[in-house]
Amino acid sequence: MNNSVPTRQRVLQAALNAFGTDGYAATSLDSLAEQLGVRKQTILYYFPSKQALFDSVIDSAAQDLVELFEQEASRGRTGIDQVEAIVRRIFRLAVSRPELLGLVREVTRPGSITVGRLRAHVGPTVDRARAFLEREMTAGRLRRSDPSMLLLSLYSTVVGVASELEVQRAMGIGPSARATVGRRTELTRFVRAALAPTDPPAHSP
Amino acid sequence: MNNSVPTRQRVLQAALNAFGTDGYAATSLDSLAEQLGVRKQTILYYFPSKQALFDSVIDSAAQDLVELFEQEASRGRTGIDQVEAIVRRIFRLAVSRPELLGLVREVTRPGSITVGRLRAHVGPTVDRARAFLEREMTAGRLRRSDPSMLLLSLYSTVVGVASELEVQRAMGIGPSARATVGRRTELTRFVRAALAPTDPPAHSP
DNA sequence: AAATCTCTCTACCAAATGGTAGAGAGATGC
DNA sequence: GCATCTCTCTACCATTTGGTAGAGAGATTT
Repeated sequence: MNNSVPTRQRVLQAALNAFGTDGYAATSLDSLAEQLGVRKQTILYYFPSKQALFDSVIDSAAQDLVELFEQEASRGRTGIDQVEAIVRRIFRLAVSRPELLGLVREVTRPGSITVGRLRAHVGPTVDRARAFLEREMTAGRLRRSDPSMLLLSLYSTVVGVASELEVQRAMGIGPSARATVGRRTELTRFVRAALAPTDPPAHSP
Repeated sequence: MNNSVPTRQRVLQAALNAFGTDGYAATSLDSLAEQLGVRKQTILYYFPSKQALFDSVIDSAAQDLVELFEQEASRGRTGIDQVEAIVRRIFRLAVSRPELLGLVREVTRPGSITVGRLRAHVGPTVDRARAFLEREMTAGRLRRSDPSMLLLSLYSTVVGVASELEVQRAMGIGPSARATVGRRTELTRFVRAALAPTDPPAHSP
């Protein structure tokens, strides 16, 4: 009966899925347990309360996100190329693990009491991203603007386009793989246009 | 004891607020009733069930959104000016009625069963927006690209920047009025850059 | 005056929810 | 052999939830 994956991890995984898809309030420990083929008390053995489970899910998800981001950011790319690489990475993420972005969306809901926890994890990475934008602007490789605001615009655009499946349907964009690629291509163009320095100073075909 | 505003409307208003802020699952009829200084059964008198109330809230909100959009779109503006006017309008909305955008966010959550209802309302308006983009591209007033995808990018960017308060805090952007204006200014620049047709209409370097 | 309609209330209820208490079973250490 | 530790279970419980049934009060109609 013992699965190779430890129960604790399976609980975390299932909880991430449920919280990220349906939200905290709409997820019950019972449904989670049933889905895992286990009793609710087994969950409560590993996590003392639903809130504690949620916190752990946030910790785990934030760790994944930061890791992924830092990895993609530590290859010495510059300017729009670096931005585009991250856009690509987020798209892959939105396809392979949509719950992750869903969880971010859930946690960042206005009035959330758990944002602080996420912020504590991703704060340094956000700072790093902002510093990057600033540096690249100074170097003339990105259009000059307020780095914080630009970061916000980028975040909204990329995460939205990557994960707003229902909005996409409303706009007549199917969920097919081809459409996904198209979305990414179009978004890349959108971002490039928004970021390109007005004064094309150097290399360009 | 009779307020000048009819109870039914007060319920709708409070429900929009609660659903848009805390979400459907996290909102209980009891809390809603308490907030209104009324018993839960009074709510159930006007709306036969919680789901029915939610549906009505969606209808009402969608109507407001469409009205607002159509109004802003029927002034014969063209190109980026028209887009910018709408961006401004959405920003005003995010300040004056943040629950409205919150509700959209709630309804468009992946796995939502109520998206269809919203889509039925806003569908024609979306079509109209897409047609506008297409027309303006053909006229050379907007950079050519896929209208659906562009619409999605615009939606994500504008709604995100306008309403992602917690993300903004994480990125070091305060909630002050000055910051709001700054956000809008920066966003306008971002959108303009992304939409502007490449300067030489015929040949590129 | 009687009847009807509109609106809000009290009184309940069955189901679901998060959580407590503690038993049982297998493995591990002494 | 015995005690301890780890893990999952059964048995409950108090509270909250959406919802039903129907009474009461004021206004309107007949």
